[in-house]
Amino acid sequence: MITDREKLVLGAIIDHYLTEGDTIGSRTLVKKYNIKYSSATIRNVMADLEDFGYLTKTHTSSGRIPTDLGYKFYLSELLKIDKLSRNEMEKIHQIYDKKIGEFDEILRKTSNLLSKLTSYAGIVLEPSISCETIKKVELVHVSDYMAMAVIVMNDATVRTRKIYFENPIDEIELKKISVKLNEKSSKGEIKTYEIENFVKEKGNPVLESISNKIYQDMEGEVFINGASTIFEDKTVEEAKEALEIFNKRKGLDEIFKELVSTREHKHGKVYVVFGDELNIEALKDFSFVYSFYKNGNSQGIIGVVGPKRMAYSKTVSLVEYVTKEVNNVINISQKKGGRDE
Amino acid sequence: MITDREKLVLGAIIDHYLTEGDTIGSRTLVKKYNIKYSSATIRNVMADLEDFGYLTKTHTSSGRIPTDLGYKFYLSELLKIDKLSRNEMEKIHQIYDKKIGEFDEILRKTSNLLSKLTSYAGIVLEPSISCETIKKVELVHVSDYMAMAVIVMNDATVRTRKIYFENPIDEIELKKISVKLNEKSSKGEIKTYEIENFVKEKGNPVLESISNKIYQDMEGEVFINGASTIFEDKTVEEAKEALEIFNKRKGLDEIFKELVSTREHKHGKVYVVFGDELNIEALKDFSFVYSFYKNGNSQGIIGVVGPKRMAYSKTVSLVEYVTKEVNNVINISQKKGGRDE
DNA sequence: ATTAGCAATCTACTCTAATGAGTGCTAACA
DNA sequence: TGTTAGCACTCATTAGAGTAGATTGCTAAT
Repeated sequence: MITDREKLVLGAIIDHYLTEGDTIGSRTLVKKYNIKYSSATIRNVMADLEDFGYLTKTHTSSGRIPTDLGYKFYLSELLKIDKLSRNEMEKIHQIYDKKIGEFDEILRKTSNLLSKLTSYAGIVLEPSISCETIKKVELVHVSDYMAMAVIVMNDATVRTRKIYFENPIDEIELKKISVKLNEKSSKGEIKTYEIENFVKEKGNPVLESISNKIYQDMEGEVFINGASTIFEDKTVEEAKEALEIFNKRKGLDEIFKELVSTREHKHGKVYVVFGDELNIEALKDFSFVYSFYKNGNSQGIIGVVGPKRMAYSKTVSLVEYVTKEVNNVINISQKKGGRDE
Repeated sequence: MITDREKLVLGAIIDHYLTEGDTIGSRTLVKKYNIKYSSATIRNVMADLEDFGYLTKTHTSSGRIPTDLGYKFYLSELLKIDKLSRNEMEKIHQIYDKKIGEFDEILRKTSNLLSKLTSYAGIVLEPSISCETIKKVELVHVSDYMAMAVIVMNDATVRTRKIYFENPIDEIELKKISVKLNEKSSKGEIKTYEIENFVKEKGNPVLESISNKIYQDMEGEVFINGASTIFEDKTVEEAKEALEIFNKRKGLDEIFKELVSTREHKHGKVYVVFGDELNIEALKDFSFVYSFYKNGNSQGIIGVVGPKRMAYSKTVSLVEYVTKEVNNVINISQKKGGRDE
């Protein structure tokens, strides 16, 4: 389908583009990569690769850069993942070795770590808990018009929600509601999507509003670090638009949700997605490198967002290793935190 | 000290700089602002103003732009605050008229509103509660190694904190601790800074760690909107640095805290501070326009961050009016939410 | 006190020419 | 038949020169 020589040339061109961000011509390529053919031969190979749709030119007499297709081919066939040095692995490991147990602290740190290591934006999504089970819901009386709901999951994660009442509810009454809410869950476990029906059937408007509030917006937090690195060879205009998506509370969340629902994913694998594939104009020059971590029976996302022109071999290996570490650390703390289950 | 004619010229130059972002020379100034003197006269005035330190040039034969000193003078003496049109006021008012009661929702909306209205970054700081009193602290058992603390203030605001234990604590034991924690507060009110001592004296390591956790990091949330507008005539490098501060959880928080502690502030007034005055290199081209709102006996901050070259007359009046609205709306909801006190 | 006039200054823009990295094609070569 | 050398042509980038425009500071006139 594609000869070894073509692979060599494509790989070299992409390598050059990745590091220099520029086109490269046949002569320079031969010199830079010590290719044992003449520039004329390489020119022919290049022309072929262009016919395949793997390469393109910026103008008639420029060198070549990869197309998206060429990029994809590179990522799936040519990319050899960087082996992390023992030193690097050790460093990463140490970070996760120190503290155990604080789940969201781990996620925050991971996001930060990835950003530091890759110099791109590190992103960690707390598992969405739609497939989780609620252990209990406690309502804390704040005022007669407001309560704080503390929702405890079976895997010892927690969410809090503020709940506002139309009509005053005093502490005693709230206690009763709280008991009702937990009636079912204390018997066993309830799926979050069940709570809706479970509470609605009571026909109590207050319960109904509470269950709605609990049910809605159950998405986990998004930890972003180093978002400012997205400037990497972008114009101010481009960066501005992308930034708006990043800073919107739901921006990345929804993108990843979309990704998870429309593509097949396996655990332990690292995926690369180009912004183009997301159909969001502002993100077309970005690339997402991500993987999944498990927490109980739900999964979260660990990854980085950076320029399409990215040090993939390094980034992929880092995301892979960090994800592995996070999985380990969570499992350990899970065993500890969930001993009573 | 400074003649009317000089004021006129200084005002015109700053006006031009504010809108066009460029230098202006004597001849153009005379034409643009219909000044009844000749350009030669204006040149002399300009030279004088330059001696005062109010104006400067970018090169020998450029026009003039204001110096920081000139800017300051303008803001304190020359700026006439824009009167908002009835229409604008009405629009703002409507937003606060709709929903009442959800405190943090109000703040979030305000930040968003300011960003939209001014096209700069809107910033709202939840009141820091160091001067507040705690009404009660409820501990919700999540696992034997973790609890969620719900801290309720007298003014019906709430904070939550996750607390991790070294050694397992079961639900019953946690209940006891919770009761102990609230012993004092149920009798009356306790200042947050008192809780430290109050709990420490028991000599119970668990209580101690809890009180520490509650006490620490009691700063309110920071609501930022439209942070991407900080690109306004900045280079990518500058914007990148500034952005890092904006996105750091504590970045702006600390800046404002510093401001509040080192300057005198009155309620109802709008303040303008240049980034230069904060001694943070990355913010030197930014300007902070802010005011205070009251919530109970603590105060929060409402304002915008934008380029130094900013439409001050508009911005100041907007911040002023929005702050007034927020104060109103909070007071109303306070009465409602705090009826039981 | 104000203004007209003018040389000098500096930026910003346009135009041109030179440079160099490339391509594609053709003909020669092993 | 695959590979290479040679060559005409293309295009982006850069440097330099020249020009137009805006502005200042100064001097002399009003």
